[in-house]
Amino acid sequence: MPVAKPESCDSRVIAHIDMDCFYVQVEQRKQPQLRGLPTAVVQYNEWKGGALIAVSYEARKFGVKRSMRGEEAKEVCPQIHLVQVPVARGKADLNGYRNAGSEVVSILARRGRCERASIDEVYLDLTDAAETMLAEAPPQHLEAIDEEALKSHILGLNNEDGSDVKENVRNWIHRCNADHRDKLLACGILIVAELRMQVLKETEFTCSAGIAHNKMLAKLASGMNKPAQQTVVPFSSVQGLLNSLPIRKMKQLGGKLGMSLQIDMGVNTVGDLLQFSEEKLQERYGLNTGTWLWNIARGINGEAVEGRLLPKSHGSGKTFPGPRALKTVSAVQHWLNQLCEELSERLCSDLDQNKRIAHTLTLHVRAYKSSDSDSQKKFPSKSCPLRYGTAKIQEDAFNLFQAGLREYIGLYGGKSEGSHYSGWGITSLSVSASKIVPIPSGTCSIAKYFHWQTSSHFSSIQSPENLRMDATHLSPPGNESYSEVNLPEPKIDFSGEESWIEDTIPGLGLQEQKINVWKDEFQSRGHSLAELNEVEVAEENERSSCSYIRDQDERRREAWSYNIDEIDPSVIDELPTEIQDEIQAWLQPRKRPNNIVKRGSTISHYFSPTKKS
DNA sequence: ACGGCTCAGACC
DNA sequence: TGGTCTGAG
Repeated sequence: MPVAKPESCDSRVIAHIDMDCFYVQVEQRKQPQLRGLPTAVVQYNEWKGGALIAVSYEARKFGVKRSMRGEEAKEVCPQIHLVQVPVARGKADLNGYRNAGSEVVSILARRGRCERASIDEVYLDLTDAAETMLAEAPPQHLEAIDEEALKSHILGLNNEDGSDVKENVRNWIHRCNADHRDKLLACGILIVAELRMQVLKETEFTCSAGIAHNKMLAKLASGMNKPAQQTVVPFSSVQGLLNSLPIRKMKQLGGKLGMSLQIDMGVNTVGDLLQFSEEKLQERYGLNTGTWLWNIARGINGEAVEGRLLPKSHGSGKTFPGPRALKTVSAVQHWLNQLCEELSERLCSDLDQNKRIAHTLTLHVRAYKSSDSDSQKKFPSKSCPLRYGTAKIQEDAFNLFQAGLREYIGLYGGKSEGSHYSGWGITSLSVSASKIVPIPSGTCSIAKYFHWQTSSHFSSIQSPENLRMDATHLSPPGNESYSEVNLPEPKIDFSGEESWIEDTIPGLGLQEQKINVWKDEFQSRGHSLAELNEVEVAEENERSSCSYIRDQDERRREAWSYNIDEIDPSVIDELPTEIQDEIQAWLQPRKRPNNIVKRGSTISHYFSPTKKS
């Protein structure tokens, strides 16, 4: 739900930069022969030609649209070039696009506060740059205005018949009788034009931009003239723009809220909102949203541009629609392992490149239960402290899954069905890492950071009883050990930076106490805690997370050495052939299912929290 | 129960 | 808090 924020400054200059069909541009840079041709990026080519996720403007002229199938696109535009999104570990790999987005951000951040809004969009606060320009080199005194700036669209600037459009723009920029706010926007035009040219020069990507006094209007404007153009919203044209703007075009109003405004309140355009008092809107939609709506009807939007160049979370997910739904814990575990591998890799890059550490691991699952009435019951999301290292992330994610599954199955586990699967299917899995904080470089935030470390470094302890093929075998609620996933972590109270770490702390595991002793030792030798954290993380990282080759081997061994032995072969025979094949592949070169002998004693070794490597 | 895969933010 | 929901591209 949107929330109202007071306007911080009477007249800001905000730009919204939107890359044009970004994924297509990234692919065209890789394959320059595709430039200028109708092109689309598709994922999962095997079914009906895959789904389009980005479409070039040349292809759009033929009526090709996003969310079309590759085959449909070929029908309306036979000459279209379809490029597949890269696949890694059986899923779409968007890293190339993420990295390309970062290239752009690093250029755009040069002139002012920059907020990465998505993989291909950023907001810029150019107020300072514009004020500076106005003071030192105001546009009025510039005889030559850049050609790119002259191509800007200025909302509300009426082009009289026969008049030269560029000349009108030049005049608008040069106007010296304009009020301060428009003069600032004029500076914004020049700055953004320059930035866009810089992006093109350094990355070969084109983008479109909106320039206005707040984020909402800038965002609105950037989409009005694409591709490779920029649009300005002078203060005087705001109300005219909003009055006729369909309510759903407004950011945040494209969903249920916008629909409710339309259906319940008869609001069809943003201007229609003006007839309602702030109180009325608050009464219907709550204080925050009500005020927010009242403001946007008037073109007021105080949201600040956050100075943030990096994402706040990383996620890796995959859907398993319809018949492809996962029906065994083993299949789930296989895919969780893939997703966690990707996540771990990205966390590693983030650590290397940005010196940041994530502290929370979350698992999201979508599932259906065919059995009974509560089939629409949601599979609960679960989270736990994030431990670095691919194998650890995989282990923790799997534990989260089991905890969720037990809740999901609830009391209707259908115990009578024996080893048969009990009627659930997983249609979507995703793991994400959040609470990402920079490794402190100075001493100021050590205490806080250290608190994080101690509460996240060691977490769930698993027992072998949890690792079963079938959910019907899950132990009954109450005495199962994976509830420990959600147990509160022991925390150390730091009263300040000089806080001392005790040698022995009640409630801490042996391992944690050992570490704390080690930390003391380290500190007593004159090192700062910040240094220690870096060392610790670096070591952990080097050992298990970033050495992919060795790690992979190790992980396979680990992941499968405990529960293959527990698979009932009769269960495998009843699975869909696709999954059977998968399992057969995993089992090799281990035993064939027929030869499986019950033998579960090595499990505790693999899940011991003291396990190293 | 095909629109996949990500992200952010608000609410309680 | 953690978990759910909404909304965006």
